[in-house]
Amino acid sequence: MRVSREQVAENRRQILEAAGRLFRQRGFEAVTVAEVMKAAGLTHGGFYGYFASKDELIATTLTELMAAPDPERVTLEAYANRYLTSEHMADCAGGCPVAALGTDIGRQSPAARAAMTEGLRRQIDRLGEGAARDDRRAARQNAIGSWAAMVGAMILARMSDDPALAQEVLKETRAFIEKRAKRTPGES
Amino acid sequence: MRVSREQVAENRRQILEAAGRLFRQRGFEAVTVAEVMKAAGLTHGGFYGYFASKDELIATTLTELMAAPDPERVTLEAYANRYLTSEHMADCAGGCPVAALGTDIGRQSPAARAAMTEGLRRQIDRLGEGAARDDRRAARQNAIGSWAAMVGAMILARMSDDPALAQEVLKETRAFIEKRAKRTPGES
DNA sequence: TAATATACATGATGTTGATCATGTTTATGA
DNA sequence: TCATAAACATGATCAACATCATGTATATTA
Repeated sequence: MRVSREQVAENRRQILEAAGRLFRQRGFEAVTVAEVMKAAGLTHGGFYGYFASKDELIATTLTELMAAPDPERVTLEAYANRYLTSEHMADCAGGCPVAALGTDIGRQSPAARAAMTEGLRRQIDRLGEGAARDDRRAARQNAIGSWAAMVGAMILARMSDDPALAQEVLKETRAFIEKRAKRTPGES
Repeated sequence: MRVSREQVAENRRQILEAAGRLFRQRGFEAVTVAEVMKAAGLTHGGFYGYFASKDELIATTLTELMAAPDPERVTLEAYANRYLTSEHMADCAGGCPVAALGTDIGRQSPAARAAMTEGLRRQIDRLGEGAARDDRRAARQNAIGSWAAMVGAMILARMSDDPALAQEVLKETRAFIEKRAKRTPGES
């Protein structure tokens, strides 16, 4: 039951997409290789034709997830306002990989960590881009602090079993970042 | 081979401490009941005399970890400066439970989430305490935003396989928070 | 001190899940 | 068109683990 070249590429895409969603939803350990394959419309047997191990699947999935670049150049505040929403909070499977899996990354393979580190670098650069040429340093600091706040806020909000508290965290962190970004220039 | 009443209490303490360290170090799923018991100086068999299940151990451990209150009243900046350090970054097993396990909490039992939510509430209150009576709202916002930034920064730093980048994240987030806190009064 | 119940060690059990082995079908290249 | 090898389905294997069952020694208490 061989399959066409394009079908293979498509299958690989499906596997990685399914893995991306399942891992973000339920975590690396809780998701089964067989489950991923089923979600991709295949059976477990074929898996090792695509990846050497579950670890390799994890690393490849993370690389894929972190690669997707937002091409549009947005301001920090605009980005934060899209990030810190109820929709994003509800959509763990389709949302930010760091907010979904962050605390597990340190326990994964070197390849997985490398993918995330690369993504972190890119994200800091991107978020710092909007700034004037003369305060690059402040812009980078804003990018880092704001990105940390976004990630932390989403994790805290998702942790909470009280929706009101979760909303408060998102909203106040939004305001925190916005205020902060306005006063970028000239700080010690 | 019965054991004295105090020994039982001591054993329970040891189990919870071992669990707290192991979970933070390696995550909930990767840690084995037998491992926890061994680290507590016992064998796996006795476990179910203390807890009904691994899930119950997780919930109880988190409750315990989140209960520990810093009695000292510190400023936000002081707290952040203790939190965002290389030492804390290296000491995952003994450090902040949110930074170690945050993204896994949403996948745990209701009891576990409740414990974390309670801890989050307490933490926000504590960090907001230092403020003057007249800008409670701003103080609370600062507490939330800063706490989110701390948690996020620690997670990002631990994620990175590049020590320099990790240090930068810690340092810049420290500065980001400090800046913010200095100019609290009179905001929209 | 004797009787009892308890805490724990040792040793199952049953399931789950990663990974491998094999056979069948069919795209591909000659 | 044919031979070949790739993809994948089905069906092992093998180990890890949560949880349970049982026996034993000893703290407790009457």
